[in-house]
Amino acid sequence: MENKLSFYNTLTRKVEQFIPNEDGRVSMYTCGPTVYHYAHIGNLRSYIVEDLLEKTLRYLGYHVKRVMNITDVGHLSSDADTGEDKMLKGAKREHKTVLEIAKFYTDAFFKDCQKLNIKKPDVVEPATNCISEFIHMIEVLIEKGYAYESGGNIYFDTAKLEEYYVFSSQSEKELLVGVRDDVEADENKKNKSDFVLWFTKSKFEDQELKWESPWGVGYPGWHIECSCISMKHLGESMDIHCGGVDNIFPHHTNEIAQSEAYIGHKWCNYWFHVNHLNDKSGKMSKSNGEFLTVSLLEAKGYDPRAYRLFCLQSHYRKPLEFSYEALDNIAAAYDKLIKKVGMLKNEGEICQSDFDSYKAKFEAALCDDLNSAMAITVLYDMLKDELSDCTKYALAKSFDEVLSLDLTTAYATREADNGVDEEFESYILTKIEERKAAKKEKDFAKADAIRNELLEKGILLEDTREGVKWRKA
RNA sequence: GGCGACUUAGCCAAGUGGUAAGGCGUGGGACUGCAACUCCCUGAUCGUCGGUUCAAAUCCGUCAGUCGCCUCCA
Repeated sequence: MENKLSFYNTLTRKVEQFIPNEDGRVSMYTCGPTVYHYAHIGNLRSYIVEDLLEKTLRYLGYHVKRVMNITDVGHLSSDADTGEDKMLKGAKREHKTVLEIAKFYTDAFFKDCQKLNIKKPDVVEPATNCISEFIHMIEVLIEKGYAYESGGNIYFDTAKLEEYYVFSSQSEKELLVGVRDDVEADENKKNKSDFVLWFTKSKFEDQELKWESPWGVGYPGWHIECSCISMKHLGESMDIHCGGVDNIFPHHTNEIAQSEAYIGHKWCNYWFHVNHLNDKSGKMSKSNGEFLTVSLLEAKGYDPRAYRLFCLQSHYRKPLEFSYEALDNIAAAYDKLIKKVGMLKNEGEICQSDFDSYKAKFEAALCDDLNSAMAITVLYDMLKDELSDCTKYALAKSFDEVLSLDLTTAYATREADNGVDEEFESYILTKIEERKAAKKEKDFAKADAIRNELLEKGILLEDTREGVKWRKA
């Protein structure tokens, strides 16, 4: 098939035409969440954009197989032996077991994804499911001379590689690892850039999850899981590996090191990275500033899909700054947009040439390094154009396969779900009738009084062209 | 200290050599008993200073500001 899509490949530092290994088929891997806490909306920006990439590929006609891991073990807050395990930290915080924590936050993650219309990947695999695969890969790495034992742990020997810093233009001499003050050196490492494949000696003895291994009872390092899980489901070559920009180093760098050392050839051709969501003070994180979750946005009255639109109207490679002012902006835009689409009458015959022409424009925007902002402009242009309602409706529905904003259904769903009980609803309807009568009598004082009375009870009346409508204020 | 990114109207944001998309908001208008909704109209010469070019937001350099990475992070 025709390969029209181009996007930025971190490996070559260029926007490149995407050509999969196998014509028409795409294997795609996403670094999933570490399930020790709720995801914040910054984490979710990556998953929204990766969802956009996956859906764009499908829209263009590719068959996509997408795999995501769930990190439920081995993710330390530092790669040295001193860091605390994130999962354990979460378990202590909530007085639960690590497995309970993992299950709870995995479920929470996918609930958030669902609210943001992020499709669940075809394969979702927790790290703890694949311990035997990890052990096998480490054994092979030791056998091939890429890994060594030191101080009870197994390390990857980065000095054995011709090129380790594959994503960086800096020379290795320039890149002084560990220059940051808060990084503690691990004395067991031969080289500063070496990383742990398997822990048996840990400074925290109460690690809950441990497994037998040829090197003693212990647990895997963080990086090994993505290499193993991707190969388990996608084989020894894959097309696209995704993640947030912060994964470029060390996580993805280490994945490439161990994977290509293991298989002995090029592993993944395209590396797709999403930039961060920031707030005024910088990168959003769980420990810095307000902990913004999907549920928090909902509690404040925002539709999660408005946040999706917020992400889509910016470019994935640009930092995006979050503010409530910006979110208010986009929430208003989203409400107007779904109303506009929701009012279209889906009747009559679609004009195929109009349909094809706008669909081509929409695809062209996405194929140009996933320019979703431009794709949304195509949507607005299309809605403003002199097309038949049903053609517009069909186009909106088609675009929504990628945008996933529930364009054609959200308005009707909101109208139907007014969130009040039957008794209150019949009361409202009675009042509306009373007001209608008052208006007919030109008794506007009474009509306004009724409207105000309902407003005090949290109900807003509007005289639209389609008749009187009411909603929660 | 090293490396990198970004800087476009009140806000978000597209645009990668030919004289600034789109959205939200604002203001004005139509409609409406009023309000809301809806519709129409409405705004910037692109951080600074230089350079290249017939032509630059777009290329090069400079300065400034913001942010990121350099073994926790999506």
